Amino acid sequence: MTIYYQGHQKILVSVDCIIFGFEHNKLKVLIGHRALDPGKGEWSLYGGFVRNEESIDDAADRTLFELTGMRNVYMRQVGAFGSVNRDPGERVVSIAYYALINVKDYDTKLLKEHDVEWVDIESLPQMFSDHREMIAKARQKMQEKIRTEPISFQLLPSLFTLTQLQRLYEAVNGEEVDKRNFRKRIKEMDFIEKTELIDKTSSKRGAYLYRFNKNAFHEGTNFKL
Amino acid sequence: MTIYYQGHQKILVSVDCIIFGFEHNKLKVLIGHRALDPGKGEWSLYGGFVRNEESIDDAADRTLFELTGMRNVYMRQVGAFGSVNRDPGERVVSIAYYALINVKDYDTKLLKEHDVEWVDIESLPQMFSDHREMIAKARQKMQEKIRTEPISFQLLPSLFTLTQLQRLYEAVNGEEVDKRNFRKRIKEMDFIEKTELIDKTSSKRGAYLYRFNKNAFHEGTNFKL
DNA sequence: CCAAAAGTGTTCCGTCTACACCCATGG
DNA sequence: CCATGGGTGTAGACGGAACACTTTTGG
Repeated sequence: MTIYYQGHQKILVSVDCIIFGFEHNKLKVLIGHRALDPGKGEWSLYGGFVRNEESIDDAADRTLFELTGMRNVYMRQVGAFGSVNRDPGERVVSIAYYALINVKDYDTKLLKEHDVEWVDIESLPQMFSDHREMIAKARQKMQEKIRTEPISFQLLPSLFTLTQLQRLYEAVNGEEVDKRNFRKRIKEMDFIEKTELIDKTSSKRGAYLYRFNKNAFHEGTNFKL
Repeated sequence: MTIYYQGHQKILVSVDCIIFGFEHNKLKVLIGHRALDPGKGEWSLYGGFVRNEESIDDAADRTLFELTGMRNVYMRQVGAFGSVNRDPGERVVSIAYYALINVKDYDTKLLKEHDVEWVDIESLPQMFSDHREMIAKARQKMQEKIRTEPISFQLLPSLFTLTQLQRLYEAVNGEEVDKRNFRKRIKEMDFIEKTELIDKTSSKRGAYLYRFNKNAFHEGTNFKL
């Protein structure tokens, strides 16, 4: 079987996860400290090596599961990073993935257990290897995606207020938007449904809670924000 | 050195090149026949394995050079493809890159020498492994890019007519555009310069030749087509 | 002289943007 | 009773889309 490609060098292949969350009106990334030398203790993405019997997508899912205990999370590939010396330990080609999760779904015990923290994407520390580049590229891809596909709901609770949704867009795109114009656009999307429930945690008056109805959203529905 | 990551499986990593060209008003891809079993003779992208001492980008440049003899070609990563059984010979993770070249710069002798052909992207044959998916994704990425960055000139001779440029956009985007609206937009871009030269190969009257002045194009110039 | 491609402006419509005031309530 | 966030509509600017005729010249 392996005779076909004899003589070629094999390389360690890893996946690194850029896990986005939204909290206190800020876009955050879940990062921790590297457990191994070289670079032990440096800020780092959570990653893992790709095994022979799993696809790279499966490796990313498995790695995310190890860290968060979550499955069926929205994940997309960012790209492959393959400078020769990107990892000082050994040649490693790494494939970056970004994931969107609802911060509230993440068990706080796990934060300490894995020594990871939610860090504001606007104030990232220095990081191991090319991990900051990975985050920058992941953010850029996510920004493009969020303008044309309804992925924002992955970052919010299933019930959310319009202000929350607006703050999320503002955090992702890095600029404020007009409240009335924003709500006008939302109103035209019938897959964002107003409920009769009211959230009073963030104001005295209370704000209606909305939900995303993914059945009402048909692929091909046009979506622009 | 290698002690750090002991016990993890190494994998063959390859690059595959999607080489785009533009000819007879059609967007084309340069593909050939696979030289090795398994799959010998099937239509296939041109690729190569990544060596330990080169980055993945360098591997892609080298592979393109082997096939075309060209350097400094516009190339961008498409992404990593890593299903377990994507290659029936052995586990291979492949990173796809697309390249844009001017068909006229490609030596026709090399076509036969490497047994490759320019094939219309609208009528691709069945291909080895996931190569059609790679092409589809590459095309999609290239489409997005060509709308916001002046990369179309990579596919044309250094002097070109506005009709040629328009046909290129139409081929890439798969839909016709209005001639006057197109030319109006071009006129506003002062980095697309009209010369006094006239091309008479495609009409009796003759059409002015234009050139792309990359010095006049500053990063951050807004560009929309 | 005619077929075939080159070249050229204006109008209309829809979309995006800017903008300010009243409402409900808890403390 | 007031501070705080929630909720609502309109007018003007701008950009994109539709649209038809004249010019040149080789054969």
